[in-house]
Amino acid sequence: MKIKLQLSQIITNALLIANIQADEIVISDASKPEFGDYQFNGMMKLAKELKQNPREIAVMVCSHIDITGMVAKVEVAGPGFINIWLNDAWLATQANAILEDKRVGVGYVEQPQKVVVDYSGPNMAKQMHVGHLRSSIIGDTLATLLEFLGDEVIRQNHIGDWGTQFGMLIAYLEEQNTDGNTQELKDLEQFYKDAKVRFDESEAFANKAREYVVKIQGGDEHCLMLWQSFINASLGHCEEVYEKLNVNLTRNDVRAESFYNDQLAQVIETLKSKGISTTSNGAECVFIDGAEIPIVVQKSDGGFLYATTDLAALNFRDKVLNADRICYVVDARQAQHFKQVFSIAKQADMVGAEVSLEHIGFGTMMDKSGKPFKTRDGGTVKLVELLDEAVVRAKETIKDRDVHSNEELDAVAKAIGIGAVKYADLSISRESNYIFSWDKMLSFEGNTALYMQYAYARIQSILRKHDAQIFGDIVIGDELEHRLALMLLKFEDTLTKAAIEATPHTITGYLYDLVTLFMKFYEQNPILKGGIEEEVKMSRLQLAKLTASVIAKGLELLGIKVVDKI
RNA sequence: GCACUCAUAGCUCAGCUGGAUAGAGCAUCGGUUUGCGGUACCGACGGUCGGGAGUUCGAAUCUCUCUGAGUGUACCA
Repeated sequence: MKIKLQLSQIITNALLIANIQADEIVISDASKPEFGDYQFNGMMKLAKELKQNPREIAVMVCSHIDITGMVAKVEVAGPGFINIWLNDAWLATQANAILEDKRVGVGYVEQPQKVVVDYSGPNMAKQMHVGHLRSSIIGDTLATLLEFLGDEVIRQNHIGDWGTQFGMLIAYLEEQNTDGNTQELKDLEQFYKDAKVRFDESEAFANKAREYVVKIQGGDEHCLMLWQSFINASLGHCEEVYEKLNVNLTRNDVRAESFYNDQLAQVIETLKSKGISTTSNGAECVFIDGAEIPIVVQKSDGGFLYATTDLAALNFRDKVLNADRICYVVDARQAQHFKQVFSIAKQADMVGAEVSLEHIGFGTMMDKSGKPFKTRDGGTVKLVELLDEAVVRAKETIKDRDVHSNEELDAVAKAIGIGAVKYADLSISRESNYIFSWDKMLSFEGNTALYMQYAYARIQSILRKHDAQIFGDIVIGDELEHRLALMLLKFEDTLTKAAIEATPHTITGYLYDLVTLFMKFYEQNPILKGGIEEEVKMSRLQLAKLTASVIAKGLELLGIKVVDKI
């Protein structure tokens, strides 16, 4: 339900009748319940342009607003705010219409786009660590959300599978004589360290490693085979993490760095021929505007850099994938890099002018003391271990709550533990750094996954207890029911905002408001207690059921599961 | 040095394409016909929105400046 769009049309019509021209009508949520459901604040600005008294023309415009359907009443307040109340019957009708809808009333975008979402991007030489967490889950949520709203999404996992360290790794792999799936590769971090030790202690090994780098780049079959088996094994580890995290990335989404190898020379050619790059100190560089420091696209030894690969990828995404929008879900510290690369790509026409290039940056994960998140001895925290710990901790918090079989307990702990980690991350505005806290994320209180999951389970419990068919319509009987029905219908507007701005925390904030409101409603409006009229009871059951559906759908978009019992 | 980001309640955070008396959660204190799942709900306390100046009917939000913190700064990704 696109409520704001409909309201802006209603206001536009009123302005037309009043013979006032306005380009964009922005409807806001009312800042307080006393001010109605929505408000239109644009009259002051319009009045200024018309050089008229804002209150007077607001009153005049109000008299033209259609109050026969959606809108129940309007009111002019303060210097010229127009406050809008929606009609109870209209809300009830809309809510009833989506009771059986799998999309809980969410429509599709009017103009679907082809969107590339580049996220996760682990390095194949290393085990996935907490640094990959945010990219993976924010990116996955964005991809899922856009897809749900009707865009065509192309996921791209730009894995780091190329570079000098791979010579060392495959030389070591060969020496260990593993096929890439054995114990030796279980812990990539350790494998890398061992290889490094070997590299430092043996001159012969070091030479071989260097030789192998040249050989892979030259297309040597033996070395490429070793490299491929290493990449496969490493990717296998990533897939385990994706599985645990409930992140939808498959091998089909992998478009590795190495994929662009044969396009890099062309990138340089293009830049040269268009006069965008110049040679400086032996390296091929692009000087942007007044910046003193250039972007090096080709080293003096002929090698390419990550800016070159990113340009090739941008070119590919525009010219081959035909993307309308390209989103890079990458650490905020790379803002400058993307700004430069985007600018070069547009200038060189590697990406059409109309394509939207967006760096979806995010902040760093911190520990309690506000320093980057590390293990006690200062190492990086492995993602697998973090997720396993989350499940163990989740189990601890719920084990005495309800009767569960061991299997149920495991499933519930998994849903709650993983959900807690993801929700904690997604609920913070993505550009700021965030402080990681087990206690906070696994709390039943506040804006946490568990609070949402608990609310869902509570509603399921009510429905189980009712244990009969629910028939009849939602009828709005009081202020709380009015607000709850409206909140449920606001789901689409919320998702739209989150999709445009690429802000998952918009969704968590909404879910939290919804659940808080439901708890209030539930506290004040008994559902199954004695003495409730059948019609009222059914209406409240429907509201409860619909609330559960929206919670479940919202969490599903975030890649978080719900459970019937906690 | 230059560039970018951030600064909101004791703590963790919303709000930022200018709108009405700046909102939550935690913590603290108090309350709720023994409760349809009370790990809930209600209330109280708590703010010079880092300082200062400007733009205007109106600024946490836009501009400038200062302070403090962080990040990035040509052949790593």
